[in-house]
Amino acid sequence: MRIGEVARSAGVSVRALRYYEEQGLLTSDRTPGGHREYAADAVGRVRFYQQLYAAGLPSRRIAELLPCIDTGTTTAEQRDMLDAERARLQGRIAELTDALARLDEIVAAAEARSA
Amino acid sequence: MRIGEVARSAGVSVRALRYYEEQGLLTSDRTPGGHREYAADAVGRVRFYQQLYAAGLPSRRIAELLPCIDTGTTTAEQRDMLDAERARLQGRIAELTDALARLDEIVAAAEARSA
DNA sequence: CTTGATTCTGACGTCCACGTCAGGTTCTAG
DNA sequence: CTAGAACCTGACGTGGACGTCAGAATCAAG
Repeated sequence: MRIGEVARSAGVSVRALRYYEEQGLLTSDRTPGGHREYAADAVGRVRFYQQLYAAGLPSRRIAELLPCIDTGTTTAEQRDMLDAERARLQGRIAELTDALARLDEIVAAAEARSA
Repeated sequence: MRIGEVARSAGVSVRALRYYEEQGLLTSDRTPGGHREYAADAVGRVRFYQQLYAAGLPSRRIAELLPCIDTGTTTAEQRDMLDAERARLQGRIAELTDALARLDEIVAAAEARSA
């Protein structure tokens, strides 16, 4: 697959894909002319990265987790990091849920007035 | 309350409070000498803003919502925005929950290998 | 072989919530 | 009255994930 197709399939920009490669998150072969050629799993990987970005993980952390994602083996340090990220994520979900509740209060109050 | 006390109570920096004022999110009186003097509800407001920031709302949007938060009245446009933000938040919570599940998969796989 | 679409490599620009430094003023305790 | 803490206003710096533009090369179709 070429970069444009991967971008469209994954719903990101071409620039983003080049950026991921810069950060060591995505690899590609090259055509004789130098154009990138992606393996079939590229789209899935990119979608996964987008999830992790949305979860607040920076590229650097994702890169650190890559080996254990790909090989399934982890060092104690990586397991600690995974646990920490898990905890952080759960915290964020709680925060968002709380924020949602407060927005709901506002909506409810507004509807009460307009009704 | 003076700015340092508000900052400590709310768990943010002094700089952040000045920034919120710059963005029209927070008001303050001034002492004759020009120092800021905050009302009692400032801490609560700041905590709320932090929640909304954590939820991904930029200052500009918060500022747009301020009138309906404060007065309880909303225009149709504001209600639409509130609904949109609500939906966005729910979407994000779903994303994070999903990302958490994927991290869990990795942790589980790693533990299986090490066990 | 030509044309138009796609891709390439730099490299600077952007947005946002502040951090940080400079240089000066105000407040408060003793 | 004085020292030190706290505060003031600019204004530039920061980090992250790209956007965007320039100028050139490659690719796929006819």
